[in-house]
Amino acid sequence: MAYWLFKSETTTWSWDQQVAKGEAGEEWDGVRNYQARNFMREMKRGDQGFFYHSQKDREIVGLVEVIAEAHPDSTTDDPRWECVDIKALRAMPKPVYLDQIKVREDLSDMVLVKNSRLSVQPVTEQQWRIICDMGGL
DNA sequence: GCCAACGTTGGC
DNA sequence: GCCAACGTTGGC
Repeated sequence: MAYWLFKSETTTWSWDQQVAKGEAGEEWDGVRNYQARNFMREMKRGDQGFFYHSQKDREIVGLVEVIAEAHPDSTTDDPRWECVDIKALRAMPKPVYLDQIKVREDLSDMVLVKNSRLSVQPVTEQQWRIICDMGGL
């Protein structure tokens, strides 16, 4: 199983909105970046990911699961863009802030730190474990 | 609100 | 196919 990180601005799509979708989940649509799209194409059903709030909050707030693999993005007719569906699994008992991540030597290779603009990104199993631990899981 | 970093677009 | 110009993202 692979691990990922999904980034969203609270005002566009928040964790609360994701949770409200329940088991049905929701498309991770609106991505218009090739790198991010390519990562979504690699995702398999059952993969897990972090849900990160960018801009104002800058924190990992919860865990999500991929429930549908890449398919056309319903918000555009442009066949280039695809997306996956994800559902909320659980909230982090303690949110993990970007500040906490940035000071850690063992997380300095995270894409979140090195390429902050990429909205969908891979997370290594080691990074996943460390952050789950920091979040009280 | 600013600006650095990055990605995309389009003229040549 | 290069690269300047431009737009967007997101941390600060």
